[in-house]
Amino acid sequence: MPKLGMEPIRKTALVKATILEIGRAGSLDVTVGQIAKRAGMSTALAHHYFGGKEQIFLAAMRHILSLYGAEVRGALAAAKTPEARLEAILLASFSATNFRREVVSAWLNFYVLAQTVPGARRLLHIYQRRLHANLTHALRPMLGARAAPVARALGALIDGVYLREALSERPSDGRASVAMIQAYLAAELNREKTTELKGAAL
Amino acid sequence: MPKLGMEPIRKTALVKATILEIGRAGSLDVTVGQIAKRAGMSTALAHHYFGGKEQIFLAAMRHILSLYGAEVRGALAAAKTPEARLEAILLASFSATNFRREVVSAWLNFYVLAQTVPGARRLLHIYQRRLHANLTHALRPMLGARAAPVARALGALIDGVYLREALSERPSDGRASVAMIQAYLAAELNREKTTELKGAAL
DNA sequence: TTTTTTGTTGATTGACGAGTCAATAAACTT
DNA sequence: AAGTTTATTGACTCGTCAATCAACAAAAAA
Repeated sequence: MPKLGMEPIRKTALVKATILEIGRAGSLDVTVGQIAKRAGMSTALAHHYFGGKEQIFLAAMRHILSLYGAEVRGALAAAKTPEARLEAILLASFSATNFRREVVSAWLNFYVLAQTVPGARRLLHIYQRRLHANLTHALRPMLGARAAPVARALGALIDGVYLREALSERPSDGRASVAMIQAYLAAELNREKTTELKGAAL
Repeated sequence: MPKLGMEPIRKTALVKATILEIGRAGSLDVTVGQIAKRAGMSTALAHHYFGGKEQIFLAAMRHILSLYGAEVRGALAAAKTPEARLEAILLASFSATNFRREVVSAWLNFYVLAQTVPGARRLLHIYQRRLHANLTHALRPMLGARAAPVARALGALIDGVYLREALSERPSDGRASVAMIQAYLAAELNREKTTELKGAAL
């Protein structure tokens, strides 16, 4: 019963199934058979469309990344002030989506993959650069030249907080994480004011 | 030629070989055969002493953790002021040791393992709690009651910076990381002063 | 209508790997 | 000396899995 134009349908089905299976296994120890079964087709077809396991994983990584990117863009679109922009990035980064089992698993395993698979490493750097650009853009009006270094620290802080939250025994929703990071930012902003105050005090 | 008392020798040889193999593979996709071969024995012996692959991995994780713990304790012993204590923790956390291929691989894969293997998760939480305790202890004299929340953020920041540094294309030595984190701390300490200044300004 | 392209799978290949076991041997105990 | 514990391995079992292939079916092109 071959209907034509199946390729994109099959491919997205495989990508989604891959992410779900990675979540179920908690690792990349997932067989093409399991993926294909969940996607409702034979293993041969999975190989037909993707050519191999690694390419399926890379496609899954791209998918996760593009989901996150869309979430950030969506939140960012509605934000007008720099503060709102920052909050939008944080809320998108710590949304419930990103704490779903499969998504956490995908991210952790992508870090592992990024060590050895050049394609995976490239994707990870794309994510990091995009985050850095978004943060710098939001911080510039508040911090001027100091925006870039603060954005670098902030990016690392986001990753670190996510890592801990994702692996904590009782994961709270992301609000506590967002608040914690905003507190850090408050300290950084405070610096500017301190300089002014010191000037006024003299 | 069975000399007695081989058990501890064989076990540590296996643990070290495991870590090296994980570094070589970049993942836990490592066979007992490879580990045993590198450790200079048969696979049967590896199974004899550890009972299974998972227990070998857990022993390796324990080993990495104890190495890190020793490094921190060593650095901490020589530190007398709170500031020195903090710097000791940072220097130990970003020492060259922790950026060796095998060590990075081990950490990344242990994060993955911690999702599904209870023993691994427990070990990870031991690490996190110990780090938090060390940080809180060092921060208390400077920050008083605010030591705990700042220590939580600082712990996450350390993990996040390590993650990025470990996966960056040209890894610098840890000095830049340490400096970045100290800058964050400076902002936090600044807060206290700001409060005082504000009081004085009124 | 023949041919080509696209979709699809069951069956197979070829390889690898975790864990077990029986057997061998040295050292220690009684 | 006989028996027990510890060390050690080669060979084997049983299972899995990625990748390939031949073959079938339907739609589109010629």
